[in-house]
Amino acid sequence: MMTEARYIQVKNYLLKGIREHLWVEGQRIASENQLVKTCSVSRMTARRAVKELTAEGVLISRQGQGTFVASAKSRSSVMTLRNIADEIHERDNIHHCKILNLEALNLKNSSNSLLKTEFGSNFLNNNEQRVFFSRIIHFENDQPIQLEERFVNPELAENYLEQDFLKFTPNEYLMKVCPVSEAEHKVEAVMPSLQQSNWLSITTGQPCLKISRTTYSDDKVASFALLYHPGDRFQLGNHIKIKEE
Amino acid sequence: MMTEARYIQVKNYLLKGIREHLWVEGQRIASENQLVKTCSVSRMTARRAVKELTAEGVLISRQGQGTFVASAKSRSSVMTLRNIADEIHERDNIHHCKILNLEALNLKNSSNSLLKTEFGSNFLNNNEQRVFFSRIIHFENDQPIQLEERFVNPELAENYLEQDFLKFTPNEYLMKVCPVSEAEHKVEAVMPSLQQSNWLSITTGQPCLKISRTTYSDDKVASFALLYHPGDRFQLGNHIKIKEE
DNA sequence: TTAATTAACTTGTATATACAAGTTAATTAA
DNA sequence: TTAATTAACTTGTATATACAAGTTAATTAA
Repeated sequence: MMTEARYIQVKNYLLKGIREHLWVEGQRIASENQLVKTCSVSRMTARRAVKELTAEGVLISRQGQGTFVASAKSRSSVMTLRNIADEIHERDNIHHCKILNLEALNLKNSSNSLLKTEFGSNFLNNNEQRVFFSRIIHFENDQPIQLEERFVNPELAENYLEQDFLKFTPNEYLMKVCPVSEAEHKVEAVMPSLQQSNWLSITTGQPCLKISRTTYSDDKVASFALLYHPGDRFQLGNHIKIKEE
Repeated sequence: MMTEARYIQVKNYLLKGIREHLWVEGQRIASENQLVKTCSVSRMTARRAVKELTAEGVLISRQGQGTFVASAKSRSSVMTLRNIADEIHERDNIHHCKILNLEALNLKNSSNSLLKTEFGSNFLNNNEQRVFFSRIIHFENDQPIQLEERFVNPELAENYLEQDFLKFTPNEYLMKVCPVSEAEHKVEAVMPSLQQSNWLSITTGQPCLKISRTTYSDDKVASFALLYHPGDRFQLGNHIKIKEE
């Protein structure tokens, strides 16, 4: 067996110490200079081990004070949200979509209060009264799998309405033209409206998994999307390695 | 204004280059030694900038070949899954729970095929025929918010049945006794059974958000949990900063 | 012509060193 | 006694240097 890199050895030394309660939650661990001595490595190597464990959420470093064992709750696991087209292709299935709407909405006339709170006063400048809107159904092998209702800030993607979304998804286009700096997600179980049931070919009584996603670019709302998925045909999911040892 | 650290300056130089299509998706960026020259920093500083951007999913490094701009899809966003008790406390509400079941199940006699595939032949050794089971309802201010059905590997948490889950949640206990190395999640929208509707006080016709979570410890299944939430009372969600610039 | 070697690159690991910047507790001066 | 200073720690940033290990293309030998 190959010997592990020394910074990995230091990481394992620290993880073992935490596992065996040598250091417990919230407590200060050995300082970098102490690790230099006990592990016989340079400070930069000890530091690398500590730094990677802080990146993994196991430790927390505070300048001037020391490095501490993070609380278990801050080690909570994460879940990746992916592009629907990528997901479908990864299952070796065929993705295509149908465009129901692609237009500019007038915010002044709009009765959609949700939309106003998302974009309204805070993010659009006063001259801009429009918001772009698209409604697309995504299919996996001819079965509808996602209804995508998307509102787009015209200031950040001025040519949105001219795009051909049969070639690439709105998500892919927006990733290109306005790099996302922040995102906000909400996942819910809801009952679809009659209209939505028809679009998604949902059996009566079946629920929907609804994902609401707001993306920000330069502190402005770039896009606000509502993604509906038939409950009996779609599941969010993934496998995550929490930390390597 | 304070001047930024030099490794931040190099990161910004790289991000700007990507934003302005100096380097596009999949293309090789300047090598570390080239960055040393153009940015007038040491290789370790250039390397730090590159390393942080690979950790953020913006770049991908390949030993011997170079560093490349990651594809937009691999920059997909993540979502944090949290402990229900922490979530409730953070909303300044009161969490309590009701224990419906806490027992050992015999796998031989069990008719639950799902359970067998989760734990069955692969993970439990041949002598162990039991699996621990708990069914708990979590309340937020006296309103049921989660039904937790959990199956636990007796080899990894032998004292599970003796714990007082009115004091801490099963999740908190398991985090302590067997550190999780990997986790697998599935999120679905489902209709609750009549029994589940009663337990969670769900209005007829309302769906459930169901989270299935399998955790691994040392390549063994530590726990398999089914978490049901009333659709009209619960939403998964969070706000995530994708990268700082 | 073909296969093996070599040279020139790339990123990865590791060390020694230096100083900046923040925190804490002991010491010193008013 | 109280306030200010200092010393001793901590993590954070930055450099120069060395060699390991992997990749690629040019060179060399069969």
